[in-house]
Amino acid sequence: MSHQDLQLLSHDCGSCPIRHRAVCARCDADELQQLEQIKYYRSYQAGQTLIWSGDRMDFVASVVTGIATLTQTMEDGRRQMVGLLLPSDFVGRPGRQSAAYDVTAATDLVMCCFRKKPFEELMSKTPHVAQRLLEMTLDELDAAREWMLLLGRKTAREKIASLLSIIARRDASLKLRATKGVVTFDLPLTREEMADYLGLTLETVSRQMSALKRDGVIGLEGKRHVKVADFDRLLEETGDDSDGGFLN
Amino acid sequence: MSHQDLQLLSHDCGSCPIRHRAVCARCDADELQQLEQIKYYRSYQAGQTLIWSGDRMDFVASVVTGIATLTQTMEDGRRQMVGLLLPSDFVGRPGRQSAAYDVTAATDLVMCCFRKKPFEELMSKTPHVAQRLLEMTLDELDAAREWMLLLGRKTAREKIASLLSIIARRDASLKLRATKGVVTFDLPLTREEMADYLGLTLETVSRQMSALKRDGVIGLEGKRHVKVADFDRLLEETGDDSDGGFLN
DNA sequence: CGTTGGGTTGACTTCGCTCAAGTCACGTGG
DNA sequence: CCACGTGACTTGAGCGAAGTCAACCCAACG
Repeated sequence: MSHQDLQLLSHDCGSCPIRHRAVCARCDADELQQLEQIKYYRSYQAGQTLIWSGDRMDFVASVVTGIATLTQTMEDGRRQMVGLLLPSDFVGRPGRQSAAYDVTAATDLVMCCFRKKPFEELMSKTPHVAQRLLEMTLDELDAAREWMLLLGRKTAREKIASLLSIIARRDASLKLRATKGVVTFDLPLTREEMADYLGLTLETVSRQMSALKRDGVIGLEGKRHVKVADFDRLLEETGDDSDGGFLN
Repeated sequence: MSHQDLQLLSHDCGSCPIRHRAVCARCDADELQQLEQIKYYRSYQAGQTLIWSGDRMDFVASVVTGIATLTQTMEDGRRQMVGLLLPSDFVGRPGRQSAAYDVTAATDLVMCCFRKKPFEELMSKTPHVAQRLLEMTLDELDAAREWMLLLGRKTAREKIASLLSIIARRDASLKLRATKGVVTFDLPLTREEMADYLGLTLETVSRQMSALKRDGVIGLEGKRHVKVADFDRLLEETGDDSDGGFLN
């Protein structure tokens, strides 16, 4: 890890863009101050692998800006993405000393890191961090289960449509735009990363992207910029229940 | 829900078989007593669906004995299992009012249920339940990610071998037998349930079971009883890293 | 202006799915 | 006891969706 990667200037938590969504969301002023003590920022460039599976981990972290991926690799090289981390998502597991997955920057990335030991102590002493982490972990588990349905039972076309709608939705939620009318967004993933997400080959991803374009479901400007004229049409292609039953 | 299904006699938590592994594992005497106040047992027969996705849920619960499954179903009937719940596993999500998945008894089943409202209050007032639930949820998330690798990248044969080794391992951990020498166990799932777990059809499951038998990896007595002479051989067939790197 | 990395497309193969028939163990009623 | 139905499972034949291998495009970059 070179020194250029370290940004030692910590921003004030009060002005943090993920303040209200990250592990620290429920913290009071006092807890926040304790977190300030043990936090530091780190930046990575797109493509960089921050953590290798099996590495000793002496910190946990939140994604501040950018996108990271969690992947598992088999000996023969087959790869499966098992997590897509967006701003406010949490990396690392309190109480575990080595990483279980590779963590890679899909885009340029800024992380807010906490030294693990003091973070664990803080967690055991004050309830708000642990409470929030539980919520976030339960959300991730739900997302993982949706993902399992996708991997186990959806066709290639449905997989692509699902991924596009997931990215569109999250993109909208970051930018607070409604998903009505024409939706446009940039793919933060290469075709190969999309394939690793979906349990496909990159050729199949490419073919199905072309097919969705040919059928007028999506428009493509360049390889990465996607235009969705009729979002409901895209949703139909996902195979999911049309009345996207959002529970709580 | 008929009256025969209710077993109103609560056992003492002290003699509970899952006392040291369930959400209540970290509880002190006082917390345990509070839990006793709000708990009740319920039994179900194999095949019964306890909860339908979308149902209002006024309780959360632990599996005491038996096995339950979580499944998702698409409109056209495609099904994917997304959770396999063993004794001590937790069902339901505090803070959510409706179920996200179908929950079905794979075998006869006894659940220790807690009324949701008081359980949530207990969670917010005392730390030990929430702490334990966080641990358990993180474990489930790890399991879900293994499962995603299986669904996305493994061959049918590897999927079957993986499932068999998972069941063998868990069976051993319940019975405290070492996984050395000849391992034998009963499949708690039908071929169709195995298929729903693995993202396959039941025909493919059946064919691959026959193939593993033909190749001497497993022995079958009847349809459900499995005999594994060489467990390492089975592990090779899973496609996983041979040095089953168990982290913590 | 050649190289490189990401992406597309085509030809062919193959693994797992579909559809269909058949086996086996078990229970039930005549 | 036997005939019958039933449900879980097995096996075969044929097919098709996605994988493999290979050629090619194109934009960026040194």
